[in-house]
Amino acid sequence: MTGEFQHTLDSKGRLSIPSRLREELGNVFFVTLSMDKCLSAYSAESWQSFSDKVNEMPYVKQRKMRPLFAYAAKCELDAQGRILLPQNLRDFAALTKNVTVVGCNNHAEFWDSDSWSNIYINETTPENIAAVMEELEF
Amino acid sequence: MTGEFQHTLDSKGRLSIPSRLREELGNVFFVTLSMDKCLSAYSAESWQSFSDKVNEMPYVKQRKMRPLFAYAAKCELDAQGRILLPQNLRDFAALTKNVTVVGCNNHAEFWDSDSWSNIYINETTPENIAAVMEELEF
DNA sequence: GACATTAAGTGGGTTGAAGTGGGATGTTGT
DNA sequence: ACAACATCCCACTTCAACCCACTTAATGTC
Repeated sequence: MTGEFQHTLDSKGRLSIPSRLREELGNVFFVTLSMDKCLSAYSAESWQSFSDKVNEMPYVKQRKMRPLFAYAAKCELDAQGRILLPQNLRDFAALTKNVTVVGCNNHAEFWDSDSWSNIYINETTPENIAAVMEELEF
Repeated sequence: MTGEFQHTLDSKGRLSIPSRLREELGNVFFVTLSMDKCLSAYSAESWQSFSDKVNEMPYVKQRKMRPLFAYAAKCELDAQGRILLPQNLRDFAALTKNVTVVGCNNHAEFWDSDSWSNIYINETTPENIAAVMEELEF
């Protein structure tokens, strides 16, 4: 998944998914919190493999995964290509109106547009890009 | 199972099950105590496989499982999608009025809302999330 | 390039399901 | 027989799912 899209959260908490990402995310996918102040969306398929992996862990480790599942929402696109984001997820990522949807290879991220601008500016430096390229031998 | 739901226990000790979890739990499922101060609900299917596993254990180990079975209640949804929680289970988890139902991958948990808030705040730190993500290579 | 056509994104009204409360009836146990 | 409790039934409220409409962007055609 690639690209950066500027969308808006409506008064009912709905977010339309960029058409470019719909094919890869599928009609039903999972949204949960991220280690950054944003949300991550995973296709049903990759969520399943994640969930399988957790099931094979010892119980004590599984407990640590709880927040991830507690926050996770199974989202289904409506006829207009939108999902309803639960309140707790919106709160976590401080999403109010302007949302930036970002394609991140194997998942998508939902950012408050202002938060995203800051991250993005800091990360998009020539030095940073160079470091990434180097690491990938790209 | 995923998601966090805010429900209320009524004066008769009934708890309505979030519709999102009903499909996965089924019409009849099992509720018992957890290692935390909460209750765990398992689908009939996964309860069966658990029970089978216990049956294959040596008797000395089986004895340790006794409380789990003693407390366990077979619950059936009424026409409104609720179950009746036995008094001893309510007492164990200190459920009075506000209950938070949490989807935990292979089971659901019933928490007193206040207790949950505490757990939840402590577990949902960026470091914790990062550690979890790392472990899962997600 | 100008225009027509389609798709994408946004907003809002309507309806039915989900969640909640409580009365009436039935069952159990002492 | 009676109390305590479970089950069934009905009523109410709220919100998510569904539907329709409009605007803007993308695409195609002449």
